[in-house]
Amino acid sequence: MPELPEVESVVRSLRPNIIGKTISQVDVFDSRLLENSRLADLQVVLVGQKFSQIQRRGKFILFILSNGYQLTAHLRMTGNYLFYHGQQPAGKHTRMVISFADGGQIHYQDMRRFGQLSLFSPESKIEKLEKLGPEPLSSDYTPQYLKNKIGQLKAPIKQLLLDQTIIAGIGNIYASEILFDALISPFKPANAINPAEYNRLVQSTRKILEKAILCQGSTISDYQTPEGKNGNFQECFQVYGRENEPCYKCSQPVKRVAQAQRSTFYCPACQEFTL
DNA sequence: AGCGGAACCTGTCGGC
DNA sequence: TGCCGACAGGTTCCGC
Repeated sequence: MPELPEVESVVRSLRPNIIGKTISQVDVFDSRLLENSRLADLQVVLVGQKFSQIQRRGKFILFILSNGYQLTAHLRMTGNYLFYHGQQPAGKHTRMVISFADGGQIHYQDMRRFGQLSLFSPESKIEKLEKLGPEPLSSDYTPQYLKNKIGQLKAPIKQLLLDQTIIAGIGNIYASEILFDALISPFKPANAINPAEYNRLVQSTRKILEKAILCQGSTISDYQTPEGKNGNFQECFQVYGRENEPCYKCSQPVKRVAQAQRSTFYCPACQEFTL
């Protein structure tokens, strides 16, 4: 489910519902969720406090507490946070429930159990956040930055777009969509990308991600916003999931190939591989 | 340094 | 109907 637009949608939707509310109870049903703490510690830190801020960094959700502690949450493949105004029974895949004094609840559900939650004290250095590259929608993400960062590398551009230390937040769906929009072959080595292409890559990244956020992300199978609504950006996919269907630009069939063990969708004609 | 492959889990879908 | 393999929005680790 979760690339930058989906995580951003979760954060925006949770924010007005939980900021400033007092946490009354924390229940965890799968200890694998907790990466660096035990349930008892989590309860001691959270209960009686409030969430003062919720932010996104890359694909991480940052819950900031009124006592200065921080939770970092990663949804991995199937994690999701749902908000309920009242009590709700835990479902089959519910791994954690946070209850508020006013009766509301957050349910974290995660079918595949890959998602993680970490607890950090106020002074902690959070290395996994510090390793992340710039936000693609920030002014730090420029053609010049990209060229400096990857212009010497010969790895295919598709793989580099998925590297969170280069750019934070792009995943498998949006990498294919961005490269199609930029008319760049997913196989092109970064060191063969010319200045005009770096410009297009940055423009297309912003365009696709901003549009996907407006659509509240993409729902393929299980992603929903915390209010239980589906995203809509899947209706705007140009290539992802469209193997053998006609390209919207040139009518040639869209192709799917495995790249670094992930599916890449592209139009061989519009994104011709040239050096 | 960098690459491919496996691992972590569970569910769904298509083919035989 | 049933079994089996492939595949799924992500990341990390291991060996070459």
